[in-house]
Amino acid sequence: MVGTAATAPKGGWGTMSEMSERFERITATPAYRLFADAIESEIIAGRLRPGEPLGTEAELVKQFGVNRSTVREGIRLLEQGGLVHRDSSRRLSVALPQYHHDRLASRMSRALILHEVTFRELWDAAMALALVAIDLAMTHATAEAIVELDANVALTAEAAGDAARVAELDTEFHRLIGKAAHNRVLQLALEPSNMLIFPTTEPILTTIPEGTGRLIDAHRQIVEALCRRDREAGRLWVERHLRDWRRGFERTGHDLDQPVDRVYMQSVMSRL
Amino acid sequence: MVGTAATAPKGGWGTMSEMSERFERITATPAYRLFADAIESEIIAGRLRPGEPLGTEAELVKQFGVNRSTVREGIRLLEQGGLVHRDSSRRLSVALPQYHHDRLASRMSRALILHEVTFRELWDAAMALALVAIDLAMTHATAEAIVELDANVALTAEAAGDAARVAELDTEFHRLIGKAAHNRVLQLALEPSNMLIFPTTEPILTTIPEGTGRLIDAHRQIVEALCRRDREAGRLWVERHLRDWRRGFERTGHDLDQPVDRVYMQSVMSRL
DNA sequence: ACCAATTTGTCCGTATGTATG
DNA sequence: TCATACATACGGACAAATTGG
Repeated sequence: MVGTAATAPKGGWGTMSEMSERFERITATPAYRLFADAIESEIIAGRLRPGEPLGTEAELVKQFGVNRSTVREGIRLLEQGGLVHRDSSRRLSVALPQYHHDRLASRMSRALILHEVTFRELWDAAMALALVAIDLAMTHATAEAIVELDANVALTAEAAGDAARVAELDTEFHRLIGKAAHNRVLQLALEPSNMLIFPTTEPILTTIPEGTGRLIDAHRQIVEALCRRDREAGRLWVERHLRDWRRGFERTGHDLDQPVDRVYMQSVMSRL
Repeated sequence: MVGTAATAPKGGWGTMSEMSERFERITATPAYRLFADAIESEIIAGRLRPGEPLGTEAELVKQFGVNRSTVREGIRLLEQGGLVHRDSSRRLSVALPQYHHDRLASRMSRALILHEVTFRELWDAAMALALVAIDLAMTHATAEAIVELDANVALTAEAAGDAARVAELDTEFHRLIGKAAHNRVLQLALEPSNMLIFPTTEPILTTIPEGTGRLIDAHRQIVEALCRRDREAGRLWVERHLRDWRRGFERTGHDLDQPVDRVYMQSVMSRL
């Protein structure tokens, strides 16, 4: 049961409606939130496991003793939080929140955009984080991870004429470096800078097509360094690659100290 | 207007109910989501600015031509996303999502917990990120930032007997280092590792009280290094500090390769 | 500090399209 | 194919809390 909901009378029951019987502490938090919190606790505690069905709305209504609308509002919270997910048939099931490809990375990026972070901040962080990533990848990269990176480089070489596709593969490349580091905390930390920086590669490469060759070369060198476990070469090429991006960004008439553009990024993010 | 919602008939209107007049493309996305997306777009595009009131539910019902329940479900999405916020009087207003102190950091941490990241992953990432942070702080720290850090160290010294308080201040210390780096992308990246690692300081210090002195000393040395812009000393003491945590963690009988504990972390996170 | 109007939280009943068996 | 179950959406209602005179 959610709070004192089960004993509530027909019409709305609010903060002070329980005083008659005892000094039950006031509610203050709405029922839909109590409901969502209850489900969330079950999930985090592991009593509800990812993939398990959550039951129908009608069942939840009965179990928690609240109205359908209340349940639905609570479900929206869980849904947006990534803890609950509707499969093909719109049935509810417990999901484990994916930080990539999913909403979480978008939320982080959006927060940064709304806070008007500058490209300089973004670049500083991206550089530092990319160096951390390549460093960890040097010690933890598996053969499969390197194969994935290789495949990405090959695809990029094929798509050399298509700036949009190259930019997309570039973003993916840096995500794969994070994956190769086999550290999910770092992966999560990388997402926002990757999501915000590398999509700008498209307009840059459209203006400066020569850049594509340098990009592909840098990616190739990074993968080779990873293959040889050559720390120094890895760091060197990552630095060079990101400096290239910065030079391209400035050469296309942008200012590093301008905030990340809302409208452009909106289109990038909605593409997901 | 949300999609074709305004022209919808009384009862539910679904995928195929528009065929009579024209081949308007099917909706597929529910109205509450269309509504939320519409508001979200307005906010990201900057046409709705943080702090602005969003209007009452009744007004939104009229403007979008949907039912109040639909509006309320959409509001839950925006609310959980941190884009909309109810002030003291429960009125809706546009908010800018705070990545610290707010839900976003919790969401990230929760995702990591549910993915059962190990303390080793956490520690590897925390170490690398802390070194990045101290490095950026060396170049960007202002006098105010150092004052804040100093105050934190002083408070920690006062609270030396209280393990819980020290752990809390320790978490805050590392947050302040991120703040001193003046890079919000990095701050965001630091949040999950800070939120998950440093609360474990409490049980460690409870078991090994002698650790408190080393912790305070390390913090003090880090601040002094920052004051002198001594990069090497800064890195050295950050490394030492984190190695101390690790040693304490292992000495209290924990295994670095165990996943971050769900139940303990749940209590830590709900404390916010 | 009281009262009236507004607004939110919650509940009820119903209709419709769709997925499942 | 058809029947049933379920999610989506609608309308209307009332209690409690907040606001403004």
